[in-house]
Amino acid sequence: MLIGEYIHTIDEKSRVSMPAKFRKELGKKIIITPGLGTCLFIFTNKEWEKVSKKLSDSDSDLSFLKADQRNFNRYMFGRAAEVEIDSIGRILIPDFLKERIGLKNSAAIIGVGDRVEVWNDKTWSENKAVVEKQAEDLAEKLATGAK
Amino acid sequence: MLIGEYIHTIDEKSRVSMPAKFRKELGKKIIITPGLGTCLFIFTNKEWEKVSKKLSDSDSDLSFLKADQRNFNRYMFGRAAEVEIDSIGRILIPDFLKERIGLKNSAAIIGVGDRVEVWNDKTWSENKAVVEKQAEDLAEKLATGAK
DNA sequence: ATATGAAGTGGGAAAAAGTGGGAAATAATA
DNA sequence: TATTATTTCCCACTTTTTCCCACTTCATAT
Repeated sequence: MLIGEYIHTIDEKSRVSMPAKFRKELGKKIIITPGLGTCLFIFTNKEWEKVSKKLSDSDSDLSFLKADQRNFNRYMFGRAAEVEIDSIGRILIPDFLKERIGLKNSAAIIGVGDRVEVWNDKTWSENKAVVEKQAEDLAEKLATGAK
Repeated sequence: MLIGEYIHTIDEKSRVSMPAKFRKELGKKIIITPGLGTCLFIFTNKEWEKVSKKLSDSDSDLSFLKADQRNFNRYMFGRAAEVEIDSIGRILIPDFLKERIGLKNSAAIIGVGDRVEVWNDKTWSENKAVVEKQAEDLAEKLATGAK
């Protein structure tokens, strides 16, 4: 399971280390796509097969209009890239994806169960603060609602 | 059953001893996560499987399509870590989790039945006083059937 | 009191992870 | 084709993490 948060440098050649703890599960080749929200998604090959099958299945339970689905698929498929992890665990993120989330020198790499997310480190810490607060509210709700 | 309260040092290498009484039940690898409120949760692998299944199982297999779910998963998975208990019973708490609850030199480690909680020792002693007062009332409420 | 063992703490050395950069290989351009 | 730029591969440095050993404290037993 892919979990945890890592802040890694993006060097002048655009290389980023995948956290060592992720490497075994990720394998040699990964799929990197624009994500939802201000981040990128990285899937293992296996996970990507599942995801892409689901997305392209027009009979799926996704409540998309056909046109919406086409556009969504263009978004997810058209801008996805298969990327190889080099011998010491680094990948290259395509420029058009880096641009999308404003990646420059430093990235937050997040394990979210069955996928990895890549964030601009600053955006990540901001988002973290927001979600932290939401979680507290949720806890509060649960606590008061339970009584 | 994990019970009891222990105050342990966090050394310069971020190591903390798990109470000896917890070790057998915890096993070799544990999952440490941001809890709710001002503490961290430690789960056994077995417990975590239950918890994580609940978290990631949504109505759709594509849980990432829902913004709320995305954020919650980011919170619970992205800020969790699988950590190994070393040969003499110590663990390493990731910096991003220490930061979250302001852990520095000393931690309160609390057994709470099927999980362990980690507190900033000061926060713990403050809360303890409050909770102690509330405990009686709470017991009363629980006994009278309110959930 | 002294010995014994278990638990917690500290620190040095080896290994691993992350980062940077040069040179070869490939592609692009003139 | 020659030249330049880009990508890939490999090596090296630095920092962090891991592993192992040792010291201390506390409780129990002799």
